[in-house]
Amino acid sequence: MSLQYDEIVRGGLARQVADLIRTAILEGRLAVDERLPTEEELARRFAISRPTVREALKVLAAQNLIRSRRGPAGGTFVNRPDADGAARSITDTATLLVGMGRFDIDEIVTARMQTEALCCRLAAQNRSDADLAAMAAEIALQRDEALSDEDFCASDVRFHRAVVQATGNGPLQLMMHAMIESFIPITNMLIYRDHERRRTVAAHERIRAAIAARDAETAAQLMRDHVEGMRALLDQALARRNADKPRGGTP
Amino acid sequence: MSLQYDEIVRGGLARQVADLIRTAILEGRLAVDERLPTEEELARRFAISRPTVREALKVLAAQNLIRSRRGPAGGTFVNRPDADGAARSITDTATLLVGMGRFDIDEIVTARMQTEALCCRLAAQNRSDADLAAMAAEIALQRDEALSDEDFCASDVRFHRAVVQATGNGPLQLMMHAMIESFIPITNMLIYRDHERRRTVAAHERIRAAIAARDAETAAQLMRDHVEGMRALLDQALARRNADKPRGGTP
DNA sequence: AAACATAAAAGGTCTGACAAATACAACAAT
DNA sequence: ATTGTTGTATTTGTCAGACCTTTTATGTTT
Repeated sequence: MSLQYDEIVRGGLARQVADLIRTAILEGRLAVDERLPTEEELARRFAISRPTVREALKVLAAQNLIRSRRGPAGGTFVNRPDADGAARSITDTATLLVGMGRFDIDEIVTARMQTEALCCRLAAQNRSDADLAAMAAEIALQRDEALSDEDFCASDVRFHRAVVQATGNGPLQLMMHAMIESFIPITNMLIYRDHERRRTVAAHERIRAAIAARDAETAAQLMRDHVEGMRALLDQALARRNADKPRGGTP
Repeated sequence: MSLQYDEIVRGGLARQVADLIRTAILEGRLAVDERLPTEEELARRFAISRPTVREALKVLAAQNLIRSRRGPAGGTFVNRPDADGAARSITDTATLLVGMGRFDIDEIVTARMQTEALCCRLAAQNRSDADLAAMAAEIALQRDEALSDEDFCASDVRFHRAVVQATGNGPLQLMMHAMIESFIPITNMLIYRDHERRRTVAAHERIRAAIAARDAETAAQLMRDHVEGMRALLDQALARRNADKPRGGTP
């Protein structure tokens, strides 16, 4: 006859309260930028202590759902979910997985090759002049032979992001930025020699030209070839690394 | 002359400590499943109070970096980053953005259409017999006319997930699961009538057959058509909804 | 050997207080 | 009259110490 009122609550008080508030936010019962009651008031309403309220709020703050400020006009406010913050959060998660070696290099390269080719197709359809200019700017930068390896890699990332940006598709940008950024720690293992730099820049320029000409299939094929070339470089780099440290995992 | 020693530390003590521990985990200085000192011990080492330590740990727990257990053999442990947890985290973030109406329905449909077509191609190349069986199982379920709308939608999601699964590509699965799941609240607005259900199931079956036959291009084209059909249904549903509530946003 | 009771360890919570930041009002000086 | 200063109230941030709850190890009893 017991309706199992126990065991339907999972976790401690802090977690329960955090879940309650999170649900309220997600269901729109708490509007964006709305101010929550003070911590003391929350403690009284939930009949728990203030430290427990604070633990709950810290959890929500860690998930970018709320923010807190001190002072008379301070308090706790509901955050507006913004694409940038979400992208950062997703990128962090993906970077962690990649960094811990939960994915094969090979499948990452495949995923990037295919998805970026797709972005090329959409970019060829939807690119604006500003998008083309952004790509051209990075290409110009990459032609500077005095550029450090770090800066070259950074510019490479920005070029690929510019291609994604040119698709004009928000959800796609969200996912692709995470995919590209999470790959950085791995591409940073590469050392681009002059020869490879020239090849890379030439590939970028061909891709930009195809996108400018709205030639979707050529752009996609060029991107596939470009990333496939990176796979070869990565294999060499990994081979060198394994030669140095024969039994090295991915520490 | 002041070297600006202030203002280089952002946030309170709890945040600083959380950042320290997070960095230690991400850099591998704390191994997976390693046990951290007790909260009391941490408080002593950082020269802060236990409540503050707990706030820091709550933040890390919210990010799935650590877990805590009570008891003599309990304590705080470093979590192994798993794909499932990451997928859930990414899905939550994406769902929030979609739910708050930060994306157009149209661009979401486009993104899904293109990326799922891509998955179809890869699935046709890499699918195992188990993958095909999973798709067939959902199709069989969807043929049951007694299925509730809820269950039909759930099975629809599982079918699309099965296609993604068949690509065998981890990073792609991670991104696509988020894309598919975040779309659920929107597809749930649809009410499938018998006619539309039969069309949907027929499309699923054609896609499965093409993947089984390893016919990548046909499978991709079928998926594009299938999702494009959903766009039409969604437009109708949105039109109906706007007719009911002429000035309704996306609450 | 198995079942049960006991104690210790660790996270979870509570209470009450003080510290620090900040908006706003009142006031003083130019 | 405008500007700078000071005070004050409010709210989050931190602290200290205590007690509660859960979990496990240990030892006792049958």
